[in-house]
Amino acid sequence: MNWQKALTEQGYRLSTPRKQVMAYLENKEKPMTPLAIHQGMRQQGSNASLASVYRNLELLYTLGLLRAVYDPEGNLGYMVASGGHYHHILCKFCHKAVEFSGSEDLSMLIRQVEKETCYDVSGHLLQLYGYCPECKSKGFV
Amino acid sequence: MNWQKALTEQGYRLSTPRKQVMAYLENKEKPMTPLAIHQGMRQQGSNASLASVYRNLELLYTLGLLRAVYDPEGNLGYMVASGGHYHHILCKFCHKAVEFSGSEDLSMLIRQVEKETCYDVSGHLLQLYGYCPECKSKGFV
DNA sequence: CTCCTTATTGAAAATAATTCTCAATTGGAA
DNA sequence: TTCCAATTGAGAATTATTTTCAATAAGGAG
Repeated sequence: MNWQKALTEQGYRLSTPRKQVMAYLENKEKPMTPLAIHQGMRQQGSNASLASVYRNLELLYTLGLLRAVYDPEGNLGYMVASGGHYHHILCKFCHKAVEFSGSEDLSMLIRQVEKETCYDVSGHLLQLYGYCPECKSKGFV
Repeated sequence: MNWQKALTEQGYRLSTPRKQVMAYLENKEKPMTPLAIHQGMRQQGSNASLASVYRNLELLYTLGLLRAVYDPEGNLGYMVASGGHYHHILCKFCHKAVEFSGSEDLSMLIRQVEKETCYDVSGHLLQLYGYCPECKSKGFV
């Protein structure tokens, strides 16, 4: 319930569609596309417009309250930004995603690449794909 | 000129649009979107259709002759797959991209994440963003 | 070199995804 | 309450991608 504070403190209103988007994503464990979010909200009784869903996803993402996650097919979805971790590992079978730590280890790689390429590195996109414990134990993979 | 062999050996024809797509990408140092590729080819006298560009990008990517690269805004582009390296570092200013090695270092991170999350990791998406030597020396950044 | 088969193409329509417009609504400060 | 600006819904507009299908052309056989 911290995102409400973040929004109001920056002068944004707690409009109904805005709250519904966050509420909808809060108990999802897989990245959701704008369309899927809209449909899901509708099923829960919302009458928010698709345009409003897009608008709020953009805002919430810009404010760092949501994270963008690509599924194995390259489709962009959103998840709530829970921890300080920016990276996700995503199940190829059920698409369930969890954040992981370990940016420290990336920094070694980054320093090496900076030396190798003469670029200054200031950001990165990293996602891992694999199979989650549940799908493994159920024999799906 | 190795991609021609790869295509024919797998039973694909060396059609004019197909060759033009590869030729067009071969001397580009930034990832190009399908639309940009089509426009660029037109300027070089090609009359390939946009649909054909899409079709061939998909094929060439599937065969591993092209790599998919996301620019800092998340737009998908393509580059020729030059080495055995699958990752790119991309300049935020001029979008110039180069491949880098160092998957070895990722494997350490991957093992750690597997232990932490109980996922089996079987693939990953990694791109670095920053500023290239040229843009730095020209004072653009 | 010419013929034949079939992969591939161009053009246009169809579909899908995203953004924009604008009058109507509503959150929240006064 | 009242009021004003932020935000919305609805639908049009734009943009990106895929599909359809008759026409073309690549490349093997003769």
